[in-house]
Amino acid sequence: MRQKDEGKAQDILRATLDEIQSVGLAGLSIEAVARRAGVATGTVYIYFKGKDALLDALYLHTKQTFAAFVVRDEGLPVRAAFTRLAKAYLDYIVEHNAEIVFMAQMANSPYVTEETRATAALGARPVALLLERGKAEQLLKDLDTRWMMEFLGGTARAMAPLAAGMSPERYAAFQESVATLCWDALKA
Amino acid sequence: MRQKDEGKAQDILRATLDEIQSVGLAGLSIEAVARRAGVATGTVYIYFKGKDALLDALYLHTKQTFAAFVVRDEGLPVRAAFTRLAKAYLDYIVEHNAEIVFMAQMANSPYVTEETRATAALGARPVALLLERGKAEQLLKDLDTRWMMEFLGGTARAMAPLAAGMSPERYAAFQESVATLCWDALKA
Amino acid sequence: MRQKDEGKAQDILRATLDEIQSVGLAGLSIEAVARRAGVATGTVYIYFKGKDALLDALYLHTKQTFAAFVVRDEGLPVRAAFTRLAKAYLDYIVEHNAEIVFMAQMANSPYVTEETRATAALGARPVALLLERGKAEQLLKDLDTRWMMEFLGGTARAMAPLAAGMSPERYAAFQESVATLCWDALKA
Amino acid sequence: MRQKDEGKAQDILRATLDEIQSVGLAGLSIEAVARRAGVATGTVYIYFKGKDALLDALYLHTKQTFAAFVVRDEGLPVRAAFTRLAKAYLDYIVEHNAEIVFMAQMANSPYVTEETRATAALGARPVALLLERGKAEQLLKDLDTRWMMEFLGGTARAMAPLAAGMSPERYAAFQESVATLCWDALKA
DNA sequence: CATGAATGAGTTTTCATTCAT
DNA sequence: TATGAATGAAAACTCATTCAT
Repeated sequence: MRQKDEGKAQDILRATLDEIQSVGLAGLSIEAVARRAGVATGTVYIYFKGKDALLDALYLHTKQTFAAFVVRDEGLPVRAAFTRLAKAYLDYIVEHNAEIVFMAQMANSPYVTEETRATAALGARPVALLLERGKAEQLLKDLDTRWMMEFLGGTARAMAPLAAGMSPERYAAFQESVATLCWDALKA
Repeated sequence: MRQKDEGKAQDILRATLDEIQSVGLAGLSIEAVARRAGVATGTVYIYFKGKDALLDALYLHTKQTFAAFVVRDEGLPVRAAFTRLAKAYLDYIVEHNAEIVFMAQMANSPYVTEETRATAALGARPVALLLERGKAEQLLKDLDTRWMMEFLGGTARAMAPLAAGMSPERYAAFQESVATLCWDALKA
Repeated sequence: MRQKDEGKAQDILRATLDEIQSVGLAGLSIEAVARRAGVATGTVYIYFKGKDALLDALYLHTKQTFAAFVVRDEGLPVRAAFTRLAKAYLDYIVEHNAEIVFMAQMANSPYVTEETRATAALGARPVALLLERGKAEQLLKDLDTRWMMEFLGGTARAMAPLAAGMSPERYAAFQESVATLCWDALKA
Repeated sequence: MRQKDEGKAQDILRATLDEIQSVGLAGLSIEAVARRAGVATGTVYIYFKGKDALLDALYLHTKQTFAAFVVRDEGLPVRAAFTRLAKAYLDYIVEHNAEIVFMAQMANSPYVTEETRATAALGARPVALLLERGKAEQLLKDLDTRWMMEFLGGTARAMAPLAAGMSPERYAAFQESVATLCWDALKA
């Protein structure tokens, strides 16, 4: 027998993501996902219990991949870590448009279970810690932490579409502007 | 369409909005919309050509209502107009959660026609003009205007959920913080 | 088929029986059978050509086991042999509920081949002979033999559920009642 | 609009019954039912929530129709009522083969809800009352009532197939034999 | 032989849309 | 116009069977 191949689950998740980007969450069909992933319809159901479970799993996976991409605790001083974080945010968002579109569509969908939402939230801990360090050092405004995190995510999401097609140089400058803008907004 | 009861078209639009908030765009069914609006399924088709047309119309309607709510050209100086604008954004988003969810879901959906997208964009002109005035007066950073608009919208959207359940006093303070934060971010 | 482990074929037949009792013939799936038998899905196909063949084999097996259980030609006089038979019927049915359920479900299903039906019928010969002996000796009513056999089977099947949970003593009395009842019904 | 037509629900129930008779419960498909009933697939779902609900409803309907057919309280003396009942049983079973096959298949299926089973059981009350009257008048053996009812049903079911193709005269005689047989079995 | 992942045809079920009333 | 039953195409999901290991 073929051993249950974790790579195949990945293929299916990837295909789901791409399919959503091209037809939207509302237009998503399992058959199209299977075709794109190069497997039979039934195979999707071997790896995921159903459409809901597939989307839930994809959400979690995406959130976690995102967290792994963005967070890197290098013991930098607050300002430097903050800038690094803001740039990483932007990098991710620019390079992973499909994921961003997906997360936006899912954010208010009833597909995501509470459990997944909770687990996904854990990935953001390091960001919260950084912000709290900044507040403790009186470098940042004394605002609610969740607050500031939403602000960073929202800003990055809002900015990313504008980076489309920029040359590397312009992009570097853009990235710098956004990081500064975020810092200016939150600094004490 | 719509000969008789203009209110009925409104009911259907409203019901669509509420339904999307509770089941998501992907879970939307015309029958559920009709039930929620208190009309028969077929009646929806008297007022709107089909599902796509309904969503397209709702998108346009929502965008325009939003623009009307937020924009008010009172000839204020830049800083005051900016603060007014930021607060109005927040007010709208807090009071119109269903609309926000809807717009987020539609943003990357193939439901909206190009024409509607273009028409909807017109509503944002006054905001662009304000920002350009700010740049001309060297009060604001010299950044791309579309850019800054995305930033304002993204920030407001990010902040709004945090206002849930606040007392009027706390909300006023919160609103002030957000307005300041936006200004700080964009000021020269 | 079956080279190696004859016991495995038995396990599969048994598992099929139990599965049908719990989910019905219509709800039967090979995967569930395999799981219950403790083998892999594919293994079922090593011992049986397919689902139909499995059910057909099970039907034959069940009928034959039943016949072997019930029939014992000990040269008893008619009345005694009759009573023994009636009691054995009841014993079988009470102890083999799953088999009874299965036979009932199969009776009007298109799963059983004509050949199997014919072979299965042979097992009932001794019962027919006993009844004919009774008629020849004018102890029993002169009714059609197939008739009387259906009557005995139907009665036993109808009575069996009532024996559930009886104490050994009550069960012995019950058995006696049923045997008498059958005899009274058929006696000349 | 077409008014929801109770006749259509009847058509669907009838079609289900016929379909089961020809392909068995395990081979039943909603599409085939719809085709046989002369409606679209989706229409079945207007009248019945799903396959399970359809079968459950059919079971109840069949049981109740059966009870209405068989039971007729005419204040006859026990023996006469008993004979009438036995003959009616047989008539029903002979004329409603599809229903009998269906009830046999359903008896041990997990399709029938407990509620339906309970409701269906009510239809048999009059039969129980007759038997109890017979016991009170010492005409019948003092056996458990449920017991005797199972016996009558089981016997009739067992006998009915034998009546297939009989001439009216032979059938009348057959009916008489069965009634006598039942009475002999249960009489004190 | 044994396994169980993979297949894809077939089934159930949903739902946008139509249409008789 | 308004209704909601009816339609049927499309989607979700199941499962008998195959086959690489």
